[in-house]
Amino acid sequence: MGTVRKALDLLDHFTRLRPVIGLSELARLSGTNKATCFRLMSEMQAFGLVEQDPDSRDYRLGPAVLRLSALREAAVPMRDASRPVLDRLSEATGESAHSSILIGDRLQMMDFAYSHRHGTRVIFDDTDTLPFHATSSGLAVLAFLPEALRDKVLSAPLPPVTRNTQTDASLLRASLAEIRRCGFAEVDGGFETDVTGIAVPLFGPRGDCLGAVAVAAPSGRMTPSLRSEILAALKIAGAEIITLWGGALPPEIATLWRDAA
Amino acid sequence: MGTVRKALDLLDHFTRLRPVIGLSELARLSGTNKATCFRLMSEMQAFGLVEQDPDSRDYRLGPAVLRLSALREAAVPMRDASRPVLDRLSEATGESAHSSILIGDRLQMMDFAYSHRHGTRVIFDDTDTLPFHATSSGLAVLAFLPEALRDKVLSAPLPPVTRNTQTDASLLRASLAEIRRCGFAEVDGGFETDVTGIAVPLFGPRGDCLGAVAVAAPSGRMTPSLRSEILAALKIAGAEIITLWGGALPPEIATLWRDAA
DNA sequence: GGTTGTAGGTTCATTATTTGAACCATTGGT
DNA sequence: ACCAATGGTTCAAATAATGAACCTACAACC
Repeated sequence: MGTVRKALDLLDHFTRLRPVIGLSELARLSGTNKATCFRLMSEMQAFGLVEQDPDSRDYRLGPAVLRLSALREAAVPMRDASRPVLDRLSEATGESAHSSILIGDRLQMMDFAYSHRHGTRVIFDDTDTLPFHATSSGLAVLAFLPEALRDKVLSAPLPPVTRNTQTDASLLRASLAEIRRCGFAEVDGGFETDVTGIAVPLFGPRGDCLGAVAVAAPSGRMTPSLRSEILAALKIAGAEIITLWGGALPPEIATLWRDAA
Repeated sequence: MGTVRKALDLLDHFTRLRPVIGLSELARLSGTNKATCFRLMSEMQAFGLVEQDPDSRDYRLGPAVLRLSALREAAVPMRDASRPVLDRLSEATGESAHSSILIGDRLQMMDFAYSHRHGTRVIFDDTDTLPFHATSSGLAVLAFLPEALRDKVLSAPLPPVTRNTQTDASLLRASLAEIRRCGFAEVDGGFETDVTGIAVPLFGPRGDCLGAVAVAAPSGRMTPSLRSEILAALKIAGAEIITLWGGALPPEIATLWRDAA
């Protein structure tokens, strides 16, 4: 494997739950030699991609990522563009909304918005990766991914997240076919118990699936009327975000969304 | 030079004015071989640090930088922590405020806030690097940097930005000594004509200078009374941000700021 | 319609960098 | 005083990076 990729992969060990990592620990976590790990981190440190706590000498992500993200948003305003749509979506439905994007072969939470209508609401963590098989966003994206990538995801282990997580690949394939038929995905309690998520896929300029936008509500509140309300709002929000991203809604999806609305 | 650093340095060619770059152009800009450039970009692309426009095949920064910056802010909330302080600072002074951080040996604009009091205001671009010798923030930071780094900056070329930019290293050294004496920096028209900036340095946990916070106003509005108003507000804002960052204000600076207020 | 110049991408022998076991120097707990 | 960690360093051996030349595709231009 290339050295650059090896270095960047070290960054994946920094998570919200483990934001700082010492040299030895990082070498252990990543399975790299301590000397190698040190050299790679030193190079990334010189660029500012990581930095060291001056006292503990532990590593953490560096200030350069802020600079890069400002530049990325200036060039391709995905997060900033979708934020107001998310705000309106959560406002309209009274529930929590969030968007996610595909990075390589992982689905990453990008942004979220909460409504103040209810005392209870679903809370998100924007730094976590969403498992494809356990979330409505994951299924919505998976359904419209190229065959090869879908097979790759479905042939990998599908660990259960809750007691309700669907882990049977062939049943998942059936769900995906259904999602392609109706243009949205719904998962009840697959990621968190008593939380129902409904998601629609988002598409890029060439009709390729880039991510999803979803609404999550406590399952107890999910009446048929709320459900159809959420669906209608989601399809509008989805179309808006796709437009803002310069994307193209595939004709068959456009038909599905129009007919149901 | 290490391969990782070489790859990361390619990212520096993406700016707000040149957000997308083709392979050949990037190879030319960076002075790397086209094959090398391609391989490095491919590795970064696999991580999501850069991506290609599906049509033009041009490269641009990728979605992974968003994920990383969300993680960084979750671990070390610098931008999010300073934002409300900046808002109050621009509100209190009626002028534009901004913060910047040191990344390696460069000073990077981090965030900014505008006031609505006046019809004209100074506008910032949060993706650009601030030249040390031409900006108040730059001088404020430079004055409190370790000797070695200061010498490195001052011995490098000091290109004029405007007709008023100070480019004489020994005169700059005199200014820096004065800044260390009074605890703040002021530059009139060194970065943009008819814009006066006033800045105070920001310090980290061990009293090391991490960046600066500054207020910029049209020179025409800069009366003695506004100037002292800005200074007072800046010292308060500086102290607040330093506290939020878990930093320690060096005793001599604390004295300077207290006495002048 | 061919010519020219450019683009993105690939190849493969040469070359230089990366690698990792063993090694220091410090630190903190017992 | 000791032991077991830590972050960091060394240097011969192994591996990955390198770059000139090449390929294909496309657009501009006589």
